Amino acid sequence: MPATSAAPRRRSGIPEATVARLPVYLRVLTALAESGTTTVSSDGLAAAAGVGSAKLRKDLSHLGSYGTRGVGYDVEYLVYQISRALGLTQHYTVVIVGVGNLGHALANYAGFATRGFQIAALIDADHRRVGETVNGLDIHHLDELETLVKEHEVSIGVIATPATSAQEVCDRLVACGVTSVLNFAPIVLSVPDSVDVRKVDLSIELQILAFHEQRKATGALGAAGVAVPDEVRTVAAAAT
Amino acid sequence: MPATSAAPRRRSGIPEATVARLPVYLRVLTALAESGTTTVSSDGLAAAAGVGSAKLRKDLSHLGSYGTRGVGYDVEYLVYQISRALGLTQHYTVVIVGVGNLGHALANYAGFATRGFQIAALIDADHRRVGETVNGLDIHHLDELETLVKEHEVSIGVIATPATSAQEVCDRLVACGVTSVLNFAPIVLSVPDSVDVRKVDLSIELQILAFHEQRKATGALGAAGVAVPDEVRTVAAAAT
DNA sequence: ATTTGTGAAGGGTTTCACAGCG
DNA sequence: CGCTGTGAAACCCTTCACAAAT
Repeated sequence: MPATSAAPRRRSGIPEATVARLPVYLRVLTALAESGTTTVSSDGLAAAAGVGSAKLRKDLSHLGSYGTRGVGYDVEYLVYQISRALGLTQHYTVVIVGVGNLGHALANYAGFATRGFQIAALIDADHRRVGETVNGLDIHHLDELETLVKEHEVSIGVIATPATSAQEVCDRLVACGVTSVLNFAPIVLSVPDSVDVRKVDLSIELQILAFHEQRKATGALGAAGVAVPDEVRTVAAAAT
Repeated sequence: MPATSAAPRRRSGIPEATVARLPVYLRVLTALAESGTTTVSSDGLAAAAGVGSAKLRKDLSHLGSYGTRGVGYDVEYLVYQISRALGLTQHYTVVIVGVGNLGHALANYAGFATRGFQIAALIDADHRRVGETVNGLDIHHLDELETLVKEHEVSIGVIATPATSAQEVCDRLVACGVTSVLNFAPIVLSVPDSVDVRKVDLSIELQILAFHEQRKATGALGAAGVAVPDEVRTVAAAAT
């Protein structure tokens, strides 16, 4: 439907919410491809991805018209188109800073390599760990951070340090040109607007779950005063 | 120091987006309290939490009117109110299934205990790990999952297994009454509507960052013509 | 007959800007 | 005067429902 008769004009106007779901579709599609499926309908793909089919179609429509009416989507072709939309046709170099348990888990995670993310280096502040090898990767000392980032043209920094060092590490990453940061430390990082930060925060997720647990619990005990978070405890206690 | 004389009548209509931010405010407020700050304005708190002050005020307004005009918020009181809204005044029991590197990291994470989340058990499928201790917690075998969940009245299950076992573990958790699941395995879990699932997915986060990296790159370098997706190249070439 | 792609409607979230209160 | 709390406007996202395509 572009006004121009020529190319589809896919200017990057993909909504954030859609971008966040594309990796899920990609994963499901990859699994389908491996199981030998060549074609999938929006209903089928949506079910496997855990979203509604209308939403899925809307999402895909932002990339272009890659389905066939009456048939569905070609799995392999969709994989390619989503990969391209996400920028996965290029590859990205990553450093992981902080090689504790979490850092180890990340270094061993296969999902890095399988989507064009290459771990350039593991970095830790503890001299005793320097020289160790995790998953075939050498651990370097924090002093070398700047050198390593520039040498390998790192574009994504993963912070898996304790909260106390996270901001400093982040500052150093940003100072030597890293423009995307994935933060596992439980702290709000401050960065210039030009830098993207995403956070993964166990504690926050648990607290969100707690909120919903609470709602279920208060709703569940049925008969009288339903779902009042405040003084329900009094009522509940009295009822016991 | 309740402001109003009567009960504020907080109907549980807190928007999801707000719920997701409350834990961040809580963390910042806790840090402020520890540093001796007793009062904070919406501007100050918003800056520390990395959001706009209007958004912060809207968020807090959903809990009630706990600020003082012309002054700001009492740090300690706000901590309490947010904790209560999130349901953190009760405490929750958690099992962690899968004690690999990630499971170890989770078991060692201090953030569990500090907000009323108690780890009831670590569970692994590998008999060789059973009997080991991590952070003072015994590792039990997967066979005991149902027993442990019921015995400790577990309400939140954390899945840190490989993707291949995640759905099965999830089914078993749900079957014995767990109603909230935090999933670290790179797979879409299917559960009944009554169960809440939140996922933490490294690979997805990286891909979202990749998308934005790509956008920055294509915008930034004009002439060099490196790594430009598709027909943008035509435009770039024409512009040169 | 089946399934996509999409206007239009509906809901939710953010931002604005200011009234209201301390 | 300063800062909160909030209607109203703007924006974004989801859902609906159907025309268009094969």
